[in-house]
Amino acid sequence: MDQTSVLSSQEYPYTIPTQSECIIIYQIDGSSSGDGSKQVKRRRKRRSKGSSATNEDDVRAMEGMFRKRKLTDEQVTMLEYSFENEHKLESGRKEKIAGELGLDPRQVAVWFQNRRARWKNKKLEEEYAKLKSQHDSVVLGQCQLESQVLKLTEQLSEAQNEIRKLSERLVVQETSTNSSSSSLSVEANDAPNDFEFAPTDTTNYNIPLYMLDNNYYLQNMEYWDGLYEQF
DNA sequence: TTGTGTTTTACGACCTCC
DNA sequence: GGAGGTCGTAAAACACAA
Repeated sequence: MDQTSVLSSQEYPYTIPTQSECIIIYQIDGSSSGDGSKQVKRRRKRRSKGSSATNEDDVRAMEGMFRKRKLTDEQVTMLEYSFENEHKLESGRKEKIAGELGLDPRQVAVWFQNRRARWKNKKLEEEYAKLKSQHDSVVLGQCQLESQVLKLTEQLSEAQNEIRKLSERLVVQETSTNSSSSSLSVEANDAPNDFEFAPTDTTNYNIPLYMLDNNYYLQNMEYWDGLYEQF
């Protein structure tokens, strides 16, 4: 037998082993169980060639069980090589490979089925790892952005406080310099402690003020925002 | 040596295609 | 309806730590 004919010499450089030490016995169950010839054909027993009838394997085979036979390294290597070329297994190719590897065509078919399943699992794992990596990088970016938002929020809060303080001083200065007689009946005793001059008249400026704890405040920041933009 | 986890081989059930 | 596919699973074979 041409030992490289299964996969062609250019496809596979190794020597294909001769007939396996294992013989496969097909014990086709001809009884009509109603599950079709395919199912019937699958009922088969296998035993090792070198084992005797007293061997435990054979005893179990006699009992309708079989021992799984691990494929040789050479067989697996060649099946792998064949699988690399084509994942699907049409009938003619299966028979050819089986014949040259000394395997049951059913074994070749099963091997390809299992190999496809392993290949699919591997692909899924790779895809999962890839997606997980992308997800992790997105999460990291999100954390960085959230941290940045936090810092900017703090800066904004500080800036608003600063603006508020400046606005208070400005109001006090403007009201004290433009009016010596207050129409806003604010007593000197009501002046904020930390201001040099208490506001005496806001009518000319239409400044929305309120007093709390002896301090005058802008009622909202909108006034200051507009004033600030004028600068 | 043995218990345990993983891999490999094999099968049944079910599905699709021709 | 048959052939060959996937999917889930059983069980043998194997690897390895304790």
